[in-house]
Amino acid sequence: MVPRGRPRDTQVDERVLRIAAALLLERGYTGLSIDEVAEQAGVAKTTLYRRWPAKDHLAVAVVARLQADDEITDTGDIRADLVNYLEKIAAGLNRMRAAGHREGPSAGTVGELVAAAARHEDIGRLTRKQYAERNTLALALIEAARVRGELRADLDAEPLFDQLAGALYYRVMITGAPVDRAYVERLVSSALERNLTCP
Amino acid sequence: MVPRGRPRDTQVDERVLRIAAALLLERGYTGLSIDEVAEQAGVAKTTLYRRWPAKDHLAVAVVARLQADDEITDTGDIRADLVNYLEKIAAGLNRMRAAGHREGPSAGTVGELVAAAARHEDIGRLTRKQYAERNTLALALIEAARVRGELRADLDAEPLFDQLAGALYYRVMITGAPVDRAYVERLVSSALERNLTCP
DNA sequence: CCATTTACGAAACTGGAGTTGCGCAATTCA
DNA sequence: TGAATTGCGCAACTCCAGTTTCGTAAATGG
Repeated sequence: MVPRGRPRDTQVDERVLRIAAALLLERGYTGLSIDEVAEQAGVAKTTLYRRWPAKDHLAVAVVARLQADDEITDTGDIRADLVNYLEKIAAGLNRMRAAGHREGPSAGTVGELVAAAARHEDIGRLTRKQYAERNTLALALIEAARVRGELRADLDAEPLFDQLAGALYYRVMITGAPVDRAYVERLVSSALERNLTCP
Repeated sequence: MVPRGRPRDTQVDERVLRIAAALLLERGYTGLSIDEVAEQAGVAKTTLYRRWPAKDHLAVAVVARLQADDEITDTGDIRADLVNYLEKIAAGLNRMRAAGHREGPSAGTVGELVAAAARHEDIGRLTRKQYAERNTLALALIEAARVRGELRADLDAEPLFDQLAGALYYRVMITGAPVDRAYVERLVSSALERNLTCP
């Protein structure tokens, strides 16, 4: 069925998301101003609010788009695959800067996004679903490694991935400690090497 | 040295913190309104702002007070000690409810607190210091267990505690999965039992 | 062509955090 | 006692995210 009234300007979505992403990454969550996005995109605020009912929705849409290319791959080497995937998550976390702290931690923006998901039930459902999918894929990766004998037969996969992903978020948001490649490898070693089957 | 002018009403701090804690736990971060706290405490807003320069500072002070009695103890049984301590952390995380979601996750408030710490450099310094202390104590606990032979000699303690604490925060904030006693025990088992020295 | 439907833009409005100015109260020091 | 200092309450103010209203534009269907 063909939609009735005046069609939406399809260029607006793309342009707004691009501008919003730039603002979010450069200046953090509070630096993402609806007025400024509207002005830079050359549209009225109402046009933005028709597409995203609140600033929170726009911000989440921006982040979802940035995360879209975080792929998980199974090469048969569980250690390398985990390091690779956790690196992508870490890179995503490190990309966001807090407003006025270009060198600083991305903690603020990540925290704001968590808060946004809690403020709006629809965002919460959406993001939880996305993270559930990610979780399912990661658990399948671990499970496959367990089945083919790379990991202990009685391994409990769920808390294992919670620990890996959680350690990254914990450092970024809570302790402010760096999350670089060296740490990711150390983390995977700590969590995994002693889970490997013994020769 | 004796302070000069009119002394502060010491009852105000106590009363405000109690009221603010009730509001924060019941209605979440956004439900914590400065105007409402001032009204319920029977003081003017300026009196609050003289003590806490922003709502963020007040909220952080409330949480710090709630966490003050999270003690870490070393009984010589590393597994029990970790379960015990992580239970306290989990209880603190579970106490906070998001505004309008009494049954819901505490994710929102925790996220707001993270964001608050990022917004103000002074809060960030303070909370990072507090978490660094907590981290030091936990690492000492693990280290002691390692030295006395409960844990593997070549254990890397830092990522281990990141994993344990991180898994709790990750579930509360990101996936929304429950964090109850059963999970904490499962988590410690997953992270620790295979770190124990072999007989 | 004309009624209907939906999109758009401009501007005014709302609500809450945070700020400021001012008069008064309480305390110290000379 | 009196000047200086600091706390308090009241009220008006700024600022900005978000909302609402209304007039206009672009499309469809009869």
